[in-house]
Amino acid sequence: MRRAEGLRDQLEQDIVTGHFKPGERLDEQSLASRFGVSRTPVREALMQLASTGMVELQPRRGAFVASLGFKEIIERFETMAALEGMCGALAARRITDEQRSKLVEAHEACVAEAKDGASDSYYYANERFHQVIYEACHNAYLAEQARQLHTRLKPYRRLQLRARHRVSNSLAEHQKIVEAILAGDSTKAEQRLRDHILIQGQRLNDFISSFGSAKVA
Amino acid sequence: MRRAEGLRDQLEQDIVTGHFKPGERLDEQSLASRFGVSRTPVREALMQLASTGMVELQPRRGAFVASLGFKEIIERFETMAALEGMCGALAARRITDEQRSKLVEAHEACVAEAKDGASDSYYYANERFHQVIYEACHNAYLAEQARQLHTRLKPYRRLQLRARHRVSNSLAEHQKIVEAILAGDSTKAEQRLRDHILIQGQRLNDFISSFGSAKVA
DNA sequence: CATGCGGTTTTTGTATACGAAATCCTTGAC
DNA sequence: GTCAAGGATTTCGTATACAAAAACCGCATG
Repeated sequence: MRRAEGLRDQLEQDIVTGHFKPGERLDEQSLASRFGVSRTPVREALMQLASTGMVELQPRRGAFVASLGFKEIIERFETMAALEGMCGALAARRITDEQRSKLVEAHEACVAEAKDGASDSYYYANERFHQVIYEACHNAYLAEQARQLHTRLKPYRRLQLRARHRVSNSLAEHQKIVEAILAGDSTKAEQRLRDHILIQGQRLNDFISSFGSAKVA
Repeated sequence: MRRAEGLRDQLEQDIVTGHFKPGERLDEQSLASRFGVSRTPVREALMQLASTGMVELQPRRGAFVASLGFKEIIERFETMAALEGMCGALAARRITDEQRSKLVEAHEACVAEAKDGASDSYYYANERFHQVIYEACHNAYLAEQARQLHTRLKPYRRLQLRARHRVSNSLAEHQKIVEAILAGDSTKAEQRLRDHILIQGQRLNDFISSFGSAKVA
């Protein structure tokens, strides 16, 4: 057997898609037989996922799909706001001509998807939009950190998109972000990108509160 | 044998203190016998260190002490500036009375150590100063991310402290940061803390340039 | 003298084995 | 009927074994 790397991605996918639910226990032996490998590579994959916060490892107890409480989710949105804000600030100063085109294209794709009303397809266009900004900041490490949090918060982002008028408001925010970056205004780009993320946390808060539960996705 | 957790910290210490030098290859078998354990816990420790960026794992090639080039170091300082800036902004709004006292104490300890002229002891006081701010931001996740980068950049921070007038300038920056946080001015706190970090990158740049080498510590 | 090739050796990645800790389940006492 | 104690069982953490890939080395060759 020669494939521990893929194991991690497979498990991550199963968690993000909800195949394994938050709080669920991940038995090493079960996963091993499920993937046709021994426990060793499974343990390695679990440890990697633990380092990204996807699973929680309790010593001598086992691995559990991390279920973030409301507080933990907000904390991550705040952290992401800091990272994305810096991405925006740097992107405004460093974006290349080619990336300018990509940014506009990605934004227009978001507008197009939003018209169709399907929040899922909007989500993917939105994801691409942020990826372009990550690239444009020309800081591979910062981009990677932002990307990781982005992935980790994926289930919660999708949730808040269903709040009333959230998509149209999100689009308006994107518009202002694009303008700031293209104008090379790093201060405005940072402020707007940061607020864009923090607002998502706020809307998620509203969304969760309206159902009276802190454990979601 | 029942101690894989400690292995990670021991290895980390050996890397930060320079016992294992950047670029050096870390043989699993050697480490195993060195610590009196088998390869399994060593591999787990190496993977954990890889997730924090302390070591680089090349598939089928082995583990190497990560040697950051100049570009990679600057990238991390920029990312850290984003995280610390957010820490400062949040701390200005959320710091408790007890933490206010701690902050002032930590700052005064820095002043005291700076008088003695020993940049090493100043470094530790400086470390504590930042730890207090991490706590005061009341965001455990953000604090942990900042702490990790802080540890990772430790060797480079120490280096730039030796630049001319760096310690006294650093102190002046701390003073302004404390004032902003105590005044509850999140905007100023963020700006000053961010600049404080970015300046470190700049000074490190100067320091490295004056020796004509991009690989340090 | 540099260089490419083949075999040997080292080292990683995975599988399996084993001891220890935690959980579960039975059983007995109150 | 409830609850606690003790052993059986499960599962984690580590050690060891083995297969495969890469590094190493000597030798021959241009």
